[in-house]
Amino acid sequence: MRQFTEAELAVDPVAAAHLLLGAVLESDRPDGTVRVRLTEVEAYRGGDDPASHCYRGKTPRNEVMFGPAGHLYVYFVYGMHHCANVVTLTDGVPGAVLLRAGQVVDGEALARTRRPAARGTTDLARGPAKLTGVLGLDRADNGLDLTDPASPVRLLVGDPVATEDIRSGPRVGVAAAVDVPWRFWIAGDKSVSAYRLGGRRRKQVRTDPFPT
DNA sequence: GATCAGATATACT
DNA sequence: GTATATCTGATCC
Repeated sequence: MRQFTEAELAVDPVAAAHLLLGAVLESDRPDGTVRVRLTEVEAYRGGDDPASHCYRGKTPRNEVMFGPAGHLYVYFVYGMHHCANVVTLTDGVPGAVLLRAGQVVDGEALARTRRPAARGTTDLARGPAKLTGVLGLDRADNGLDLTDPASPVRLLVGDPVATEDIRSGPRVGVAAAVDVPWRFWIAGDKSVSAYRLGGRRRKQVRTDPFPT
């Protein structure tokens, strides 16, 4: 299995999202190797995309998205989870593809020890933070070059997915740009995560402070 | 299936 | 200082 090249990924995030479906992400750690075949991704285009972390310009968190394609962008959300993206487009132009879900194709035993709460095999990486969980990724891995053979985390070209097997729809959990169908997944795959509406979660408001 | 609490880095005022 | 976040796991239908 060969690795992706920077040139292949230096394209629009929507095009890169198609390329990444069926691709394999491999992580080598001291405790072993886990490989995941990607089944669900989302495109984020910086600058003109209000849902992108880059919409309001460069910050210390998002700066790798402004760098060369093929690097890993990992960030921490909701006070307890990590999400991973593959940087696309050229140096200076921000863009990324969020890795939402996949199937563990190698190292399942190790993946299970990293995610003991997972119910079945398909649930191991069924969601963005679950995916980073089984691969053992955190912010220390932010900026890794996935196209470098020496990198502990690498992106491999998988068996191609037929265009007619790809479905698209609105992105999960984003409040902005709901009308843009930039979530892509492999039709019928069991590891595709459940759709949840974006937007602010309604805060629990107590309407009756003195219940009877 | 639906709903909810959880905990904190980050960016903005 | 404050609001928000590319979510998960537990729990209730």
